[in-house]
Amino acid sequence: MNLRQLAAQLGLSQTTVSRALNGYPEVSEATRARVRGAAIAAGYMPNPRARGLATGRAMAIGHVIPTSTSHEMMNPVFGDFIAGASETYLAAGYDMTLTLSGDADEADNYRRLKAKGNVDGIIVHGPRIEDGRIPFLTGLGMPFVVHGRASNVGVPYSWVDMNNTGAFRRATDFLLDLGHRRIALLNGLEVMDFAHRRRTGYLDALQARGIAPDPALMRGEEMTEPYGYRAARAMLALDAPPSAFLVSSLISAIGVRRAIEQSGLTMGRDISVLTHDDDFSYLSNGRDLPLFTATLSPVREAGRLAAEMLLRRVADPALPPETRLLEAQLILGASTGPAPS
Amino acid sequence: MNLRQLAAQLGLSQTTVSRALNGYPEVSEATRARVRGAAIAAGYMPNPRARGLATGRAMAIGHVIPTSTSHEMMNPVFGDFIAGASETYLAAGYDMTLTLSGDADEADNYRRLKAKGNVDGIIVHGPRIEDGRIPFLTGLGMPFVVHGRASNVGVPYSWVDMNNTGAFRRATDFLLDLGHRRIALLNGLEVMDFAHRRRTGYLDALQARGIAPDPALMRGEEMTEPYGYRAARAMLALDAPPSAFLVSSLISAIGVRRAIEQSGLTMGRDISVLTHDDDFSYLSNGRDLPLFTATLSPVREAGRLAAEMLLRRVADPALPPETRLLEAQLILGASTGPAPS
DNA sequence: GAGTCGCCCCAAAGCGCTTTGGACTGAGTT
DNA sequence: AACTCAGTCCAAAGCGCTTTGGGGCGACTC
Repeated sequence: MNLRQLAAQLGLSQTTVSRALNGYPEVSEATRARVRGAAIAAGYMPNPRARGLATGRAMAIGHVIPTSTSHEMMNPVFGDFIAGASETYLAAGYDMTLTLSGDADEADNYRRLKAKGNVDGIIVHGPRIEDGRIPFLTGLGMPFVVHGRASNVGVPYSWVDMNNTGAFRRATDFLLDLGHRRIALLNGLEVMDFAHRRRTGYLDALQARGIAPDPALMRGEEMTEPYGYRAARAMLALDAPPSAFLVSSLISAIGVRRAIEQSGLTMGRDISVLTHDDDFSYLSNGRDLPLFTATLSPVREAGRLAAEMLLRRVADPALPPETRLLEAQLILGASTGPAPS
Repeated sequence: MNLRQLAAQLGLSQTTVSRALNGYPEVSEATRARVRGAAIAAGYMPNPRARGLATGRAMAIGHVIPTSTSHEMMNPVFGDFIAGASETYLAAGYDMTLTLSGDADEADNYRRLKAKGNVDGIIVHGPRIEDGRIPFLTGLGMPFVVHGRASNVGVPYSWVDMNNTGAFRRATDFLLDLGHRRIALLNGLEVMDFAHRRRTGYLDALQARGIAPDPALMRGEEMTEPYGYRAARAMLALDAPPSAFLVSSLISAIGVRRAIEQSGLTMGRDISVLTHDDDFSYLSNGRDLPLFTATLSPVREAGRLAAEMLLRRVADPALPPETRLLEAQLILGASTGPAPS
């Protein structure tokens, strides 16, 4: 069933039917009602390709996910982020298309997306420090919003991010207040901007108390469970082991915990662990009784906000860049305690 | 840059340029080379909407993900599955679109997808027992492949699944061979077909040894970490606690482990744990030294296979349904041992 | 009663591509 | 010399929609 058939069936022109359906004022409410009725009765849906051709709009948003920065890893943040974004798209009648990109052809991917023209805007995932994609996309002239930020990018751009520096400064302060002096940082890959910022927050807090950071206590890798395990295991075996771990992901924190317990120590008593928690739907830290003390920042919410922001920019590309900084909450759990003396 | 401009620039007709680019034999190889050269020089990409309008094909595959069967949970399997599928799509020039559906409007979602016509085929995620979507989609006449299966569906259909029944029968047998008699099953939601099959495998194995299943040792919920924790905790507090846990997901198994250790027991010695492992990229069970004994079935591989199968069906919708059953490997880890006497 | 103005509606021109149905060569056949 | 035929190319229709630029008509003004 297409427009022409529907129009014929109603004894109206295609123009009128189209206008009735799209809410134009040139059509009487009576006709509009009649048209609407017939449309749903016939199960009519306008063909989005034809509509897109005519309007120049695709009614779709593209998400480009680097298949992680180094390996074959699928970023676990991604699932919940798009779950949030998708609510927004659904309400606005937008579709969502996915492109996984294996790093190499990054810029090319975006160029192709633009040339094909089947998305109206792009969400950029996993920004790195000085991420070249951002000036590139600005030059491309396609609306985009970054989930996260990139440092040292000359141009202004739109982003939704959490306050990584602030959260990790506060988390480190919290551990320092508990008397910890040797605090390990198990960060994400530090080419990733969020990891870079977290490290900055951590270093700031140490410096403010005059504590020199120990390179042996700082790592930055992809935030898997095994990474947390191995790193913690190695650090606990040092001559001067840390008394606390600051971890960038709940997933890695689970590995840290495994290492701690395997060493015959008790988390929260012998060794403290404070982790960032992206609030994945399947990996709750416990609502009533959180296992880990954590900096909490729901990634799903970030997805919703980023999608809304992008849709605004698609509607009016001339809008000045918009930014949104989310503050993480510091949630008290059972994994932290005073430094043992 | 569009076809017309490119044709004008080359002094050829649109027809010829189109045919040259699409590999039709009616054009000389010399012209074809010239056209190709000009196209890439100009950065020309055919507009997929226009092409879709003309051909009736969308060159896109739709993935419909029920936002879990009950809650707001995003299925963690999904990320790695599409990472696998996306390789296939990329190579074939297909795009991937995502629709998260909140259960309620399931059928409607598919109908809309069909009516809009911007996908050529659909991957169905998270099939439930007697899933109504399957006969519905068969009726719709849109190619689809199910990731998983649905029991008691009258019609034949295409699927890629792992042998859930076999894997859990074997896993249960393995635990029985170690002398365990009270084996708990922490399953996924049992309206989900995969969970139903796993339970069948578990019950089969028990029955074969004449052991009556104990309802107090069987649960089926969404496979989060807290679920594993709470369920294990409750069961360990029973008068007759289990000596082994059979768990449907590594994520929940992590929770089980937490409960075991919190009870002052040692996993692998006092209590055995055997889990299914979907081989998420961020949650490795350890390659060299697996923590958990597990039935392993890479979900990424399943994604690739399902996508390939779907693309075949899109190319030739008359193809008889195709199915692919993957066997899980049983990986020995440190989490299992003989039943304590 | 002529002119003006809203209100409804329509015909037709695109949007950028593919594909049908030829047309025009020059070489090979008879 | 007329005919066929493969090899190249083209004009134009059509995919299903939106949107421009009117057109008709009753209700107001003056």
